[in-house]
Parts: sequence; structure tokens; C-alpha cells
Amino acid sequence: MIDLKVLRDNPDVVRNSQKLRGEDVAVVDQLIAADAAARTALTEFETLRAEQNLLSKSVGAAKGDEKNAILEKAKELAGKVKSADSKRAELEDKAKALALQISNLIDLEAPVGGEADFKVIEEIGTPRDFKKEGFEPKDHVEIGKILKAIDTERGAKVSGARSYYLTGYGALLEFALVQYAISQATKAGFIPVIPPVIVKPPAMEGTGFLGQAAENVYHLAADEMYLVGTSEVPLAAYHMDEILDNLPIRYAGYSSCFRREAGSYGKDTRGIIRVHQFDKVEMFSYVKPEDAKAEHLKLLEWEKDFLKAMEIPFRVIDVASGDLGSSAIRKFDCEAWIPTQNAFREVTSTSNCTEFQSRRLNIRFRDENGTKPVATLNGTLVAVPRMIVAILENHQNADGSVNVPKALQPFLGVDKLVSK
RNA sequence: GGAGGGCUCGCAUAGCGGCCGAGUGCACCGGUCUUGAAAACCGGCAGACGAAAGUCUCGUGGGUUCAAAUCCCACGCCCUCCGCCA
Repeated sequence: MIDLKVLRDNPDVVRNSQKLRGEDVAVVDQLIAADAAARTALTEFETLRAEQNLLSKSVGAAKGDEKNAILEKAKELAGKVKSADSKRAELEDKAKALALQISNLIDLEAPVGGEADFKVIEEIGTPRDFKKEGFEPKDHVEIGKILKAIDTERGAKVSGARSYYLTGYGALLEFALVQYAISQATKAGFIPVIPPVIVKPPAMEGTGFLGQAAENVYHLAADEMYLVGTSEVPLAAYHMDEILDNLPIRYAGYSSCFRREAGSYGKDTRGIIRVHQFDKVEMFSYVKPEDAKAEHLKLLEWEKDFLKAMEIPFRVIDVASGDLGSSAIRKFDCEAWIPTQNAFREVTSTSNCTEFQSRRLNIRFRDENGTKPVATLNGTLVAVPRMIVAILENHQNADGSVNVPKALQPFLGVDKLVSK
């Protein structure tokens, strides 16, 4: 949720943000009107209630006719209070519903435009020249078959499209990646966490996933629960309704992630780039609002460290305004080079959500002037399947074997994956 | 799934329908004392909205009442016991 004070004092900031995102602008003025109406109703209710409280107190002291007169008056007032209260509640609900529709106020430094209008910040590493090396690179599906590491056919048989089994080296690669990620994160001061992946509605709503992203969320209707698409959700909701001391707090959550991938029919249908279920290590930070920007850059550095350790060529992009999630004011993606696609593909992503989520989840910190919402940020350390794709494709040899990045060797026990 | 018990300010507890937004202890913060600390003593100590007055919050929602932490109803959560199962 946005800060309503900004809305009242600088509505143009909000209008502009919605416009840059390509989202509804009219809702801003609807909210301004609804907010004003709700506040008026609140004042009316409070005035009546104050009167009633005063009168009620005098009942005890009064006697006889005087008492009866007061009681009569109080009875009448009680009715007024009740209707004022229900009017207040109704208008507040209306205003809140509108407020929840407005996305976080965009960082004006983010590039303007749609999905294609990202800005490349830097490129790290150099893609291999397979032509020069004298062989045509195989894609991860082929290599996965040769190494018996990925089985998408049986995945489809058992669980349908966008499902897969990681077997042998595939499974071992996941364990190695996760162990390396957790050890990197732990060294950097993150607390490792294995969170629940089934959450209640407030957690989902609070993190902003039931808005524009709702169609991609698995809903367990029989129990009114949701499967999370990222551990960002349980990590953010972890401190719901709490006042935090000792910021910053950093968690590295390892969990399965579930995505319906509605609306992506026909996109990345081959292989394990876009799947319904995968495991991921996610960094999540709670910081003071003034530290959010610096934290965002730190998260990006940790993501870069990981990719460098995987020896994968990649680039960092500054995601454009129209392509941001509703909670994020700015987002950096790391995109790994995928040889067989001759393209960079997103493997990690970090978002600065400022106080948007914490306002909904009621997570605050204390300073001299009382309590304030904290800022929350998230960043992927490793999303396993996509990282496996990047490793298999970038480190392949002509014979179908794959070199293991040095960083993973201690966890995998070998320096080369060879078909057995 | 069946049967009971409970949900009050970080924790533990008190609380007759009005004098309770709420007492006490512990913890915590500030001060006095001390070479320093402990102890002792003094003071502070829930949050939201609001410029303030004031209003709201005793699991949540509803009801009774002039007035609800306190009475009634529903729901949620937690605990114990039984059954089933990893």
C-alpha cells in the first residue's frame, strides 16, 4: 500500500507513477475522493461517540427523574452513533479497497517504457565462441538427456506440461547449487530459513501477489490457502504485525516455488526455463527506509557474486517502469547468456519494495518519533532450474560432458559431468 | 475426525457491566548511588488516527445495553486427551 499522506499532499506523484507503469490513473482520483469521505465520516463518528461517552458517564451519578431524562437522551444518541459508525466502516472499506489497487510509487530513475525498454547496466564475462571451438552447442534438454540429469518426458507424463524430474547429476547439481548459495549467504550475514510454502490470504495479499499477479498463484480453494511463487511471501509475512529492533535483518529462504504460468502459453515450452515448480534460494532484507537504495545495490552485488562464481557470462538490466511488479519501485535483473538461444535470459532479479509491503503487513521499526513502516527488499540468489540451464549450456564440451564451475566442485565432488 | 481447556499491553498474571486502556511481577530504557557493576531507590515503558480535543484497539466478527475486557452468539487460533497417519 502506498503512503496516503503522499496521496493527499502530492497526488501528482501518484498519478505520474501509475502513468509510467501503464496502470489506471483514474483510480487515484477515486481514492482521493473516497479517502476524504472516509475521513469526514470518521470525524462525525468520533464527535458523536465523545458525546455519548460523556453522557454515559453521567448516568451512574444521576438519580430519579434526572436519570430517566439522561437515559432517554442517551438511547437516542446510541442510535446515531451506531449509524455513524457503520457509515464510517463502509466508507473506510471502500477507500481501502481503492488504495490496495494502486502500485508502489515508482523510482523516477527507472527507465521509462514497457518490457523492451530496459536499460543494460553492465555485461560481465564473455560468451564462448562455439564456432571457433568447432562444434554446435547443444541445448540443456539434449545435454540433460545425455547426462540423464533432466527428464521432461516423464515429468509431463506424471504432472503435465512444464514439469520435470531432476535425476542423478541434475539432482546433485541442485544440492550443490543450494549448498553453495546458502554458504555464500551465511557468510554475508543472512540467516538461512526454510519457510512454509502454503500460506494464508493475508500473507499473499500483504506481499502484493493477489493483484496483477493473481492469475499465476495456485489457490487451494478447499482450504482457502495459497502456494507461494517465491519464499519472498513467507519471509515478508514472517514479521507481520511486529515492531522490529536491530535492523537490518537479512534472511536467505530456501523453498519450492509454484507458478501457474497462466498467460504464458507457448512461451519457453521446451526444457526447464519456465516451469510450474522449482526450488530457489531467495534473499530478503528488512531495512530502514533511508537504507533501502543502498541495500538494493548490495543485493545486486550478491547476485553478481553468485553468477561470477558459476563462471557464467551475464548482463545486468534496469527493468523499465511498465514491467515492474506492483510492489517494486525499481528492479534489476541478471540475465545469463544462453548459447543455444543466442540471448540473455533472466536468472535472478532484485526488487526494492520500500514500505509498500510492510504497510500492508504492518511491520514497523522504532525511532525517536515513534514507529514507522520498514522497507523490504528481495533478490534471487539462485533459481535452480534456470541456473542448471545456464551451467549445462555454457560449460558444455563437444562430447556432451559438462565442466563444473570451481565453486561447485567441493559440493559436487567432481570437476566434470560425464555421461555414464 | 471425537472430547475438554484457554486466548488481556515483550513474558507471566489480576480484573465486580460504569471509578479499566486496564493493576501487579519480570524484562527493558533513563536517572540517583558506586572506582565499575550488582543491589536499592526514583522515573518511564502498547499501539493506530489526529495540530489538538478526542476517538479506536483486552483473538476476530456480530449481538444485548445509555454503557462490554467483563453478558450472549458465531468463527479463528493455541493447548491437553483419544483415534488415524507420516
